[in-house]
Amino acid sequence: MSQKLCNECILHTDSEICLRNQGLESLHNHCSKVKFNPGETIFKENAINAGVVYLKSGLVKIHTCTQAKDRILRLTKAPSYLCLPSSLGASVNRFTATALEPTEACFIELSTFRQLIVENGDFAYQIITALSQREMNNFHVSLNLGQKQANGRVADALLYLANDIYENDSFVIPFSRQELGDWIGVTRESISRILAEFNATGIIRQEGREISILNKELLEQISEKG
DNA sequence: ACATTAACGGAGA
DNA sequence: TCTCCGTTAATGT
Repeated sequence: MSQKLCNECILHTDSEICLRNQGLESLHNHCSKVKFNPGETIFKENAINAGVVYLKSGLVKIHTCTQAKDRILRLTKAPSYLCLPSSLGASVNRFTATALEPTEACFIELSTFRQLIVENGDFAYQIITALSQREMNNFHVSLNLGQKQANGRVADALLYLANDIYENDSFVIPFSRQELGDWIGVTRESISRILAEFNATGIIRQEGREISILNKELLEQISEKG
């Protein structure tokens, strides 16, 4: 991996920042790229932090496996930093990250990342902006789970996958019904029932894990009304 | 309105 | 074979 590639992708940057990082040892000496297949764990909760992880490509779930029940907190799509609050805020991972699709991840030494933040205000600003957006997204998720009924949550999840993850109204759900339930707090039986209901009323077309949203307006209404 | 439980067939290891 | 997955139906809160 060349330094130019790192600067373009990890720093999201322009030549200005590159110039300011002349003093920094080339980034690729502090960075390694790893490929993961679906189902492979990128980092595990209760393990010592391996540093900061940047997602170059792919899709990952952040989840926690304590007390026998899996709980999915969020999906993270590349390009993005993977669960920074867990990496920066604690010496031990508080969550597990598992690839859902073929994924490339770059591991960056924490000291290197810290140096980039300290020396590049605009890079730091980008990070803060990204964290702020996630915070707002968390509010939405909280509202979704707190005051919506199951069909509203399922509708929300489908809209999220279509709008934010795949940017297409037809997509393949990247995990099982069980995991979908773990994500939005609904049992897998209810997921089955609700998807079958949506399918029967013509809101979606469902075939296994393949989903096509046919009536987006109605789906949005269901999501709003809960 | 949902969860829970049970039961079934199918897929995959 | 055993285990996970998706689905349906009956029953309980």
